[in-house]
Amino acid sequence: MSTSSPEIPKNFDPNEVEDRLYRQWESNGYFHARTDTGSRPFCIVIPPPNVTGVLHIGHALDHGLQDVLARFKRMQGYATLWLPGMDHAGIATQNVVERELRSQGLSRHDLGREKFVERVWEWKHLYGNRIGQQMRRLGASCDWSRERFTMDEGLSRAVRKVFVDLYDEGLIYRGNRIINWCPRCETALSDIEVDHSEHEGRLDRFRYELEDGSSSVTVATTRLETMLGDTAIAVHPADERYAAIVGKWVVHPFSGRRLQIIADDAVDPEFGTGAVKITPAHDLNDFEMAERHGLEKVNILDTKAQVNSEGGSFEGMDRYVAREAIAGKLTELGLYENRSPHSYAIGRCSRCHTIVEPWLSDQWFVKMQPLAEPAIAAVQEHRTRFHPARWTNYYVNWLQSIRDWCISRQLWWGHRIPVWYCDNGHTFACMEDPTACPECATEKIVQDADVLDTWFSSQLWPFSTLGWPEQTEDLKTFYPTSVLVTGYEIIHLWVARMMMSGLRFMDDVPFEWVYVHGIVRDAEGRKMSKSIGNVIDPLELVDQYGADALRFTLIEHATGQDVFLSTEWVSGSRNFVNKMWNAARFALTQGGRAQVGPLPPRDRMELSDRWILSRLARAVTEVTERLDSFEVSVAARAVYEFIWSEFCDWYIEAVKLRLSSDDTQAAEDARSVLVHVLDQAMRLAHPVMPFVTEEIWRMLPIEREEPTIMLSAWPVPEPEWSDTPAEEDFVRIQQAVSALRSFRSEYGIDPKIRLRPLVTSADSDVLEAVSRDAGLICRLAGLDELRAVPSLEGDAGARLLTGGIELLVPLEGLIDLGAERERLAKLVDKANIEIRKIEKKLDNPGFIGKAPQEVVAEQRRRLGEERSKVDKLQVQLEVLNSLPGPGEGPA
RNA sequence: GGGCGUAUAGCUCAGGGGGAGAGCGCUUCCUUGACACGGAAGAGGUCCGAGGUUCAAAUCCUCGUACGCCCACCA
Repeated sequence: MSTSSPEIPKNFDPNEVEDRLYRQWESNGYFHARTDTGSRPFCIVIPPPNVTGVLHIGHALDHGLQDVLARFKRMQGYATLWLPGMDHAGIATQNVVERELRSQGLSRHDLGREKFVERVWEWKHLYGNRIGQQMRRLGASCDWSRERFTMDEGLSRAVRKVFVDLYDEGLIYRGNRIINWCPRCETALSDIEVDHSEHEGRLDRFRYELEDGSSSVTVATTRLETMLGDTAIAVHPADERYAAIVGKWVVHPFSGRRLQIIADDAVDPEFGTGAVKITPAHDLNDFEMAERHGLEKVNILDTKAQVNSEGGSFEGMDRYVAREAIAGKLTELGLYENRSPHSYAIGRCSRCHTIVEPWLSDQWFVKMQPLAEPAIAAVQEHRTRFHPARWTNYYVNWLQSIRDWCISRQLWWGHRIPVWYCDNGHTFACMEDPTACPECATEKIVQDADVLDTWFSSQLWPFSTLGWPEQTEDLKTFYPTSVLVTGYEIIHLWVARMMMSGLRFMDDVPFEWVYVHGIVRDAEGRKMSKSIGNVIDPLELVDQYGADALRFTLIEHATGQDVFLSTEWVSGSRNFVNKMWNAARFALTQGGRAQVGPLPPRDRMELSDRWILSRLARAVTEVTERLDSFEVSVAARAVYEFIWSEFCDWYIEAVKLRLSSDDTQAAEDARSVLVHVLDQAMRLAHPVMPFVTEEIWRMLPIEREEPTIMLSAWPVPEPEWSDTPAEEDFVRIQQAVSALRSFRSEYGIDPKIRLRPLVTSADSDVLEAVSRDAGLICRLAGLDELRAVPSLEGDAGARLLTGGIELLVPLEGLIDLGAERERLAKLVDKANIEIRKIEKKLDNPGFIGKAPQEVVAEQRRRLGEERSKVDKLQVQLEVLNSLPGPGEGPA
């Protein structure tokens, strides 16, 4: 047997291993999902990252979780598909390419629509696959042969069909309404593309004079410039202050327009002056009021939020320049009254953070309520379930208060709206590009210039990626998908919409489960952002610690709460990876490379073998159950506990003795158990740490049914592995060893001094078991010998009590008697506290009567144990007290 | 204005109706043949507060406090 094996390095080197293994996995087609095996399907579609994006730490968590589930189910024999892909990300991508153009002094208008879109495609082909390459570095087991992009031909067909169907049904309509307008991107935005934040602004007050000159009315506004588009003044119907002037008219000081004073319940008499200026083209409330009262809607801003010709002398000014100019002009006219600080929420474009303007324009909308109702019902009927369940309410509440969705965008990059207008005023939507109007046959037709909101295509992702509207094998096999894994921030943006479209077009929910995870933040709990400069690059962590270490760290902390990532954790995980590596190195260098046979029969097994197999059975059950219920962090910890605290700390130490035994059968049996457990442990750890487990697994001297651990069978415990008596016996050994080590440490006894304690137990079976494994205790606790005796006579030794056994360590002048007395007295105190606690419980008749019998029995057992501990300790104290003082200790 | 989450060891966090846990940090010891990215032994918690349910509450319920997050068209 070789004593060292130079070809296995002491430290695991992830950089050497990861790339090599991943390429093998990919080129051997291990990620490829088959539809012809008859196995049960398991499918996850990736939340498609933006094509402009680079992998950030949030992706690492999201993808890590998906990969854990995919690898787990694949090993369990499911036909597993993890489908990757990317989103064309309309505004974001267009912005990136426009920025690039600008650096060359060009705008998209210089190129024209067609050339610009070509340019974006070029960009996509050049840079669009960065995330795919980065995902490979993390070990993502995606089926790259099925990679999809929302602008692919097939997915575009799906988008078109959905639009046309909804249009024909009347669920898509065109309307002149208030939408959120980004003056920088020059496009409409949906409500959820607007981020709201508190803004320290001001409230301006000014006066409108009544037409008849009799009096005036003062209004308050945070957006003074909108007064250019005022078409009425509103007050509350019950407001006494204004009752006399309701129905009268004021005159606009700049345009001369007449504005009527109207009464409407929507006015809050408590706010400002109780009189509101009404600007229907620039405020949603005002718009609705205008609809009720038939008011004129005057749009005063252009697409860049500059004042248009409706603004008279203010034309051409930016909205904020106009605000000050108007304040000045009103002051000149003596109409301006005052201003006060006022904080309120403003909306910003979620892409470029420009303040959005509520703006009246012609846009396309989807009527949401008829789609939302089935989506609510599906979740209430548990056809789709959320984990954790609390997100159910969030989802339902959002859908219940949903408003129509503005889907048109004034962009060039995206799915063009498949609607045409003819010269004779007809409008139609169709699947194939038309050459003439279907109603009047004129060939003078023009397509709508706008494109669709990016989310219009992403909402179809669970079925468009599987081939819909074609009835493909993939679609039949994998829809509905099994789990959608995502952060909670896009439940409303994306999950709800997929539910609605899936139910409408596939007549079934898109996924059985929605597994919602938290956001990765920095160690202080702040969101990572480029402006704070606290962004952690996952690939730097991979370079430094390895992909397995990063994955383990993120999975271990994926408890449903946000993850406050500290890089120190990653180095801890790296240590764990290395620990596994060295456990394997031990098995191979100390055990040899010859193939092991099957597990030895139980009667040839030692206690430690039966113990580790029993613990393995528990670990397998625990990890499997936890993964099945999405408690991935608990599963990861269970793997960690088993491998480090049980297999490495105890089993490897226990087996060393036998591995080098002269008894070749015993040595071979030990090696067999060692390698088998290692094999199973690697499989358990593989979903979380794919690289190191594969590398180790391939080195193991075992018979393999598959060339890769990826496709090896997920562990299922053999019934005979479970062995409670072995666990109980082994716990006693652990306790004895710990007690002896603790004793030695407490007294600072040199590790080189070999102790020779005596051991006994009131239970003869226990004593027999202990003496059978005395050799193991000696090795682990550094003893010369451990002699089993029927009872411990009152010797001048230190008495250690653990579980069911008693140890007596002869003092032999090693320790201070006074110190030993103190130690024992402390133990007595501690035991007495426990005794009182347990007695109190047992004295309670309610406890005896109502608590389960096992619980009562357990308390009685513990009481007995503590009492006998006190008895024995007191006997020992008396012995010590009867001895001569320090310096006169026994020879 | 609504809704949600979290309060457990110095720090970061798991767990969870019946003996308080991990990692990191700290103290002491150990270069013992897998591993110093390691081993051993320790110190360190009225499990936020107050009520309630229960034989039993750190755990379940209610209220409160603190912090955090999300949603929202108050001019």
